[in-house]
Amino acid sequence: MIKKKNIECKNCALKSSLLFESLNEEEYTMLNYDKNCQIYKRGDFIFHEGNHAIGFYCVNEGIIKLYKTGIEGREQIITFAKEGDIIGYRSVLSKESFCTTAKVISDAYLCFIPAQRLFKLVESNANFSLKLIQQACKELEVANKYITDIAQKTIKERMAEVLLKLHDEFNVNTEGYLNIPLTREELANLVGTATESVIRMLSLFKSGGLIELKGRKIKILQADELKRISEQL
Amino acid sequence: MIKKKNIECKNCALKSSLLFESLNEEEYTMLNYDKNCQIYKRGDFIFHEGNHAIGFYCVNEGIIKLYKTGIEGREQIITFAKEGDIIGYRSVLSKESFCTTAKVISDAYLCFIPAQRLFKLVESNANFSLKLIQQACKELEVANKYITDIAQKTIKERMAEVLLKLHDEFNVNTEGYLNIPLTREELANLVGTATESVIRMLSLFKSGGLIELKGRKIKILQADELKRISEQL
DNA sequence: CGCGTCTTTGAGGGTACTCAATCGAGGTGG
DNA sequence: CCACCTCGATTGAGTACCCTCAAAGACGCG
Repeated sequence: MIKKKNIECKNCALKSSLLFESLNEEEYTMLNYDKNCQIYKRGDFIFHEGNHAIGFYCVNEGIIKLYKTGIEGREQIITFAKEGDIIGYRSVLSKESFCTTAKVISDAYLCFIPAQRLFKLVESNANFSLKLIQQACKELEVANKYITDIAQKTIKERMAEVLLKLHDEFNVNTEGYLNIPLTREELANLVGTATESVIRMLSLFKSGGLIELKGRKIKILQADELKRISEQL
Repeated sequence: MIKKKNIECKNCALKSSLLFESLNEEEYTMLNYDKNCQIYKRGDFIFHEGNHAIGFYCVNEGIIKLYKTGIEGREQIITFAKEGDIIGYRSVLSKESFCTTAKVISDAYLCFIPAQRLFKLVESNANFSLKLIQQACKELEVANKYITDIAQKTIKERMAEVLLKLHDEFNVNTEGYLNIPLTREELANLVGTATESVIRMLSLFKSGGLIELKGRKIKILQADELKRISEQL
């Protein structure tokens, strides 16, 4: 984990997707003073489930996966975090240990902000609090949708949905491939199935002309058809 | 829905599980002034998924189920709310429509509080904001656990887990039966399976001496064994 | 007592999992 | 440069789990 010169929060292009935009001059200064930014490589851990949360992280660059470890060490990916997202804040605020593990998928640059600073911001800035609550509520809504999907949909439907979700969230590169490199196993841990099932579904979609595969790279060819499948029509 | 004389929030024994305890005299007065309390009967709806959220509810008495409606109208129960819980606040804060439907399981008494009041409290009382964020974060943690369970555990394991969870949350009456009346279908919608599968699991547990059944009433006889099953040991 | 609703049981089948073997790509060392 | 190794991806076979459908039984209510 290499350390890198901190970017001024005030000048950060992201401002964490507008979460921090309501901060005043002094709050920016303090946030900037307390933080600690680092470069992480694919495979690096940001934090581990069960560990004590002494602060949270703001993602400036890269992709992080957040997962829970279930039975026999099987990972269940809960969500991804990318530039502008903050992670670990929940565990800080609820004063409990991290309930997920955060691991780097694409090389990343993250700023660590100690717990105390977060509490102070909540205390001093009502607008910030509101944004934070709204963030948590949004995540909760997504989680509830996820629960319903996993409980009610087939693997095929969920696979189609996941591909579309990845497209929405990470878009495609110049060649048209999804901008997130996932192993088949990671896809399986996201959909909530076995690796082999993911492979079978992908090759089914491929043979149907819905997607194109090139190693780990996935190109969506017929989004409308995937959508139809994901909604079991 | 019968209207009932409002209880003074300040004198409410619950104070919503300490969420409102940080309010000052004036805030209590305003909260009290704005609210509107009603009695609801089993089967009544509190709010519907998709409807616009103009306020939230504080449960004074009774049990509410919160569910999402999935494919072909199948319900997925997300959680229950009981005395001291607040419901619908997420949709109010994220300014979106309700993402679940709330329906009464056991006759209830709820106080409705308009959205504006909630926003004002968040704005004026940092301590209240923090409590609210913590509440959302707790719920998020539970939801993430739920996702992992549904994705990785078998019906049998989840069934055992649900029974223990219900015991934790609602305890038992004087006869030792779980204090929540659920139909087999509701149990299925909670576990995320078919009604018939729930029945088979219950009768399996019964024949193994783990539980006792009397209509809808369930008595847990061997919690330790259920725990072992739920953890796939 | 009759009706409707909920519950229970059985049979059959499909989905998706596990296990095992093969294939392929990337990296390493001789 | 190529053999080798390892890890991930793929494919196939067999099977377990759990769903669906159908029918009968139990319970509560008017």
